[in-house]
Amino acid sequence: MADYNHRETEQKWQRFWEKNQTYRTETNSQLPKYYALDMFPYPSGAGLHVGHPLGYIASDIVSRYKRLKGYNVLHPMGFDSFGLPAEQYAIQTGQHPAVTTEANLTRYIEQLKNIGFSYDWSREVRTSDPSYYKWTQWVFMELFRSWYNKDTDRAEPIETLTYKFATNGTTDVNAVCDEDVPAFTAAEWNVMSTDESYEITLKYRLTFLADAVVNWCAALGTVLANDEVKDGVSERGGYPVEQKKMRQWMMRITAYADRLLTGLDTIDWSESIKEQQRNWIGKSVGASVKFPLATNADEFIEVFTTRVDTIYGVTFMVLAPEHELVDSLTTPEQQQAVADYINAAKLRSERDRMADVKTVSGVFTGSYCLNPLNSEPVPIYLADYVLAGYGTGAVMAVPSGDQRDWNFAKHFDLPIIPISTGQKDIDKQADNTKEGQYINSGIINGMAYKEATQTLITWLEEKGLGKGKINFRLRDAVFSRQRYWGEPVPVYFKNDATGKPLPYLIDEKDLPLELPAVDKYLPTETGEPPLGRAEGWKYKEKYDYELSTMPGWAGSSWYWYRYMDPQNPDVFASRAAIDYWQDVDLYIGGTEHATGHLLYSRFWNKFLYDRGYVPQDEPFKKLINQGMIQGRSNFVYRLQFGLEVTEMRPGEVPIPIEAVQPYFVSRGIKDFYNNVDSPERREVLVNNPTVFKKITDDIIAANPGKKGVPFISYVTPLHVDVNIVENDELKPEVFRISRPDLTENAEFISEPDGRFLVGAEVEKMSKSKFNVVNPDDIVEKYGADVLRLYEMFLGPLEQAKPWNTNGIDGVYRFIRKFYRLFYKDSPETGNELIVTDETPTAAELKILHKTIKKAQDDIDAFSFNTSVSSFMICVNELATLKCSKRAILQDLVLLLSPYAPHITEELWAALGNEPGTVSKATYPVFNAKYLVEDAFEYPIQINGKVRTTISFAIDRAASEIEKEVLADEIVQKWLEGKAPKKVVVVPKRIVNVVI
RNA sequence: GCGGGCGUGGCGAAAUUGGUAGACGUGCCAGACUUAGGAUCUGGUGCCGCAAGGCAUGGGGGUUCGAGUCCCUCCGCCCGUACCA
Repeated sequence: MADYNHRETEQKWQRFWEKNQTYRTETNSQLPKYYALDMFPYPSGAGLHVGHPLGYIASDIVSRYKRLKGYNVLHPMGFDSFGLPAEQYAIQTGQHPAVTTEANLTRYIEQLKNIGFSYDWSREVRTSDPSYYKWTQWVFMELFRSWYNKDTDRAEPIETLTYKFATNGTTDVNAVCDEDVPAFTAAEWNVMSTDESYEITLKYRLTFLADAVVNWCAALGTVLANDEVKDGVSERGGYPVEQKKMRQWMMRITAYADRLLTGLDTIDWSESIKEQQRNWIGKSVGASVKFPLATNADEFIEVFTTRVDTIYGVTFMVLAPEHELVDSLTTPEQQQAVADYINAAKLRSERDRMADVKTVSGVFTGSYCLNPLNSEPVPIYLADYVLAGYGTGAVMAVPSGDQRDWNFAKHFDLPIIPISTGQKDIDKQADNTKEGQYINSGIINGMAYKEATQTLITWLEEKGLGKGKINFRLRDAVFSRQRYWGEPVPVYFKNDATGKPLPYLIDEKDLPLELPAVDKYLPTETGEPPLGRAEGWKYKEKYDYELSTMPGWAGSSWYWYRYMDPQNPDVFASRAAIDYWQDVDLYIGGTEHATGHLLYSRFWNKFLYDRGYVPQDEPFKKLINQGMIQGRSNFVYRLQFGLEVTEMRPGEVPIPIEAVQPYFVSRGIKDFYNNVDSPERREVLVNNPTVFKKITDDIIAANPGKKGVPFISYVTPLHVDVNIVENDELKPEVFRISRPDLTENAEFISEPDGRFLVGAEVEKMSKSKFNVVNPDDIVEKYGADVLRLYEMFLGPLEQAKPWNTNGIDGVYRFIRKFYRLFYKDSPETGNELIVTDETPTAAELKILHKTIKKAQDDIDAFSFNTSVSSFMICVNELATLKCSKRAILQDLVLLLSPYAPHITEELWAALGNEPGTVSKATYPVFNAKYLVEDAFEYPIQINGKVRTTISFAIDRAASEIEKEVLADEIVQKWLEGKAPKKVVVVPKRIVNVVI
């Protein structure tokens, strides 16, 4: 029979959509807007695998659904096309990254188009396109031209700052700025030279140059942001990363720390991502306290603590080895010990340090400071458990209240002072309780936690020895990368009167500052970034250009606005477009961007909002994280051989030997071979003439001069390409063709039934594991509609799940079954349309409306897997009723069209609608009357008390009296535990039951 | 350690507010048709039992007429994060 031909149909409609620009979206529309966005991909050389489209399919279904529901939907796609891999490839091959990227892009687009997404491709953006990164550079400039006013709690143009300086000096400036800003009067400001005043503003701007301790990755030749470093090595490539002080462009994301935190409460994101961002921002409320030095009470060590209430329990002080006071605090006697410790700490890599958190290490400096509360001397130690980068790099140690301090105190035999009646067993471990009253605690003795904390902070503030303080873990973002393939930073340097170079923005008319050609993609001989090789930049003859480029996250931190107005040459997006599209209603992407892209995007968005460029404070209203689709790797088991010496002593190891040819063994029997100690196995191996005689003979022949009994010592699993395995069965002939290197002369030992089985394991999908499944192959074999339905059917969208094709035939069958509701095979004409114009029965309408309800509810709840199930049920039931009525099928086509756009477009046209318009139709309206004719809810009283209600439906045909009787029967059955399940309800009367 | 999530048949998984647990799909068993196929269709399929019936949502306890769902507790798995003072 002539089945549905997915290849022909899908290609036909994809061409149609492209030619007719079916999914082109207009901005000037009276319809309500809906913006469904996918995290745009980096076009890697490997192409898409079946995991990538998962989220894209979900957002495409929502987009198509919303269109049918009457929304004007913006559903674009683009590419984050700057990035390290293309540059690494350029270094190796000399090929320009733009060329590599272009080739990858072509393949990505082709693969995406194969799946039938309803993207408006005319809105495609690429971050590496000069017409795009012109605006990335512009945002950088705007940040440079802004400062953060803490009083108004927003970013403002730098002119409002200089106005304040000119009128009142620094007195009423409350800004997020560098630590070392000088105080001055308006009069002083007004007589400063241009250079002098400009230099002061540099300390306030939201992008600024700073000597920062950065993550320097020598192998990549660049610095990395905190979120690009994982476990002490670079996220890309896994190269070692060291801490190094360098002059870098930075962004004051810390100015937004609080708003980034509170904004999380206003958006519909998964709790886990929000929590990750909260931890990353790491707000802690506490106090900073100054401990005067014992030798010089005018100098202090400042600490940050969240538990100022424990201050009377301080018995020592710990500084980070990098702390600036270390040299001056170290006494001559301790000089050597301290130097040794610092050296040892430097040698320990970040990794080692994290690996052994248990070991206590530290060294005494020989100096003391004084507890500001009771003037007790406090010995000062160094230890690398204190981090230079957090707080002040110094902690007040309270061994009775903090486990690390406790461990340290035990190790160095320091006193442990109990400070609260709430503390238990502090000779065994620290107790950080906030319960109880304070003891041994001077001015707070007898108080409880809250009062004590307040009392202490007030006291410290009065004495100028401390204050309440909020500390964040979030650091300012390093914005320079010493790489080629990124946006050039639009800055040049000009010396001031003293010969000091000051950064200036290039003229905005010169944007985009295009990436210049270079002869090599490596640093210059003098160690400058690759851009140092460029010739002929406009300002270059007079001044120095900034040679670093922007980090990968720059281009992706505002891209959703460019889709709104992608070709605009004058602004990043027109006011009209932004006012219409506002923000992203649905954003779908992976969790890996939790503390990178998703945080930086919120930061830039808030900045653009402050400066009045965008109307919403948060860019992504709802975020869904699709789960990763893992690969399911297959393994063949190769026998490994040993030679057991004839008289082997206990404990002696068999000598490994090579067989003349590889032997592969099927999964079901591999354990038999793998069990080295099994005497039966050895028996078989040595004596079984049919299979193993040949092996042993071969081995003996291949190992002349070695005496002993050859045996199979174990089996080694080897990855085998999943694409040549079907249902865990491997055809040896196919394997031979695919991997001649492994299988030359190989023997295969199959199951007793003759099949050769392979093992399987779930792993991340990757080329090296031979478990990559290309969506193109699935599309070719089953069709894009089946791929889309199947990926949705696989399980809940947000859950990680392995790819397996076990169920794909079921979906394939469903598509054909659906098709057969419309067509029957006719020997003369091929397929003959069998749709009739008969009036549907109540039963048929019930099936349809049940499905409409379910499909709507499921899309609204993003549970696409169950809605696919409901389509299957619907088609099965209609097939059983042999229902091919237009009134039913037309609506079913619409319900299915978001999921399976190709076949539904085909059938939509076959039903006599204008070809290519299924996406412009109106979604069927659900009507509950077809589901339940009459519904009742009966509150039940048991022993006189209302316990619950029972709900059920009764056929409309029943009379009022019949309903009463039926209700009684149902209640009776319910009491017997046999009540029918179901449904909906209106309170009507109370049934009294006495038990 | 801390934070987030999860635990249901051979497998992927369903189960609105607590209301016949296992929908749907796979797999397996039986049958029909057959141009013999990995097509199509029908029936069966949580476990024990011939059956009646009993037992079942990681283990234990609780609330309730009723618990996969709510509460307590223990066990296990996944993800994120980590000396953050």
